[in-house]
Amino acid sequence: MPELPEVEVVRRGLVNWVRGRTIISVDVLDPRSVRRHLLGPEDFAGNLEGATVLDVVRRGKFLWMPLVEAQAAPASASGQNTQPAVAVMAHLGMSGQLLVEDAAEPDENHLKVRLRLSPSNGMPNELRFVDQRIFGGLFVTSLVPTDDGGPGGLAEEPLPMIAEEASHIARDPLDPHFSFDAFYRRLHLRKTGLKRALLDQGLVSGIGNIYADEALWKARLHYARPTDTLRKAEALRLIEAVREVMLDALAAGGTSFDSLYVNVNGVSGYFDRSLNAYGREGQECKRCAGVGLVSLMKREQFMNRSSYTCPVCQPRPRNGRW
DNA sequence: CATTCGTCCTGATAGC
DNA sequence: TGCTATCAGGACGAAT
Repeated sequence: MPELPEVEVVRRGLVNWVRGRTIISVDVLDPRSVRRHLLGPEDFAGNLEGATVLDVVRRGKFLWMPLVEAQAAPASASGQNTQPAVAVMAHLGMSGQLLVEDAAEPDENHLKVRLRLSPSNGMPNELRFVDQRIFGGLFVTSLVPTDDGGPGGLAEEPLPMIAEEASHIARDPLDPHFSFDAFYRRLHLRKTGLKRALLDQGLVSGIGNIYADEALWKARLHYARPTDTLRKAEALRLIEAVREVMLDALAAGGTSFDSLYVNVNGVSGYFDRSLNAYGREGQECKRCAGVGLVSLMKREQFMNRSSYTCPVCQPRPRNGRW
């Protein structure tokens, strides 16, 4: 399940393989993977073919590659670099992968879209989008100016533009432009549960179900805690916990940047790590065990998904008692 | 306006 | 053995 660290690993890996390369041709093998491109698969392919990839940029879990048309590339006549107008957007959803591979490699079982790239120093010349469950997809989006410092998302050279389809996504807690004060102000105004807020990509981005549970556990907060009762120190503790969990995962997933396969399999990178909360139903809470208490992790349905908590160190809030 | 809910998908697994 | 039911969950648009 790709969350921010997994998507960032993909971005870092991908940029080395595709920056500066031209898309020669496009095969859409399953139109459902481009359903967010409303003008259809042919239009999608037409937008990409002949265009050159300038960069790989991320905002939250959205990843995009700004494109320049081949004709527009020699912009030296004006002495200015042509600003890219469009980008190809990728969202991995639940099971999406972006793989850089040689054309001789057999098609993956769930290969959905193939981009053939211009030859470059013997690098593999296909970028493939593989997606078993089709929650993810590719589509073309326009680029619009940002008000400040670019898209963020740890991009190495942020452009002062953001993909329109990602412009409603908030900055993530690792983004240098993330504002804790702005986050806390908005959080405090909400009338909802804490985990629901954490998963709202318009409030703070990059957090999915697994990291939400891990961060809440680390901060000793319950998922149903009303957001308008959260004190500033608690919110700060939570954001710090999110950062720590994400940085740990990033470090764990960042070992295969130079692999031929861009590692986008969040599961493989993640589940090797020791989880403190997610998936630990019935097992002892690692923190309580350390202080001599016995507390078994609990699994509950919340928002149609599983939430894992320790009943001792993450007590459920009592009505109106905050 | 903010918030919540239903929908999109497939494969692994449990239960009969 | 082979069938069906259940579960996993990110993001969007509809409903409240």
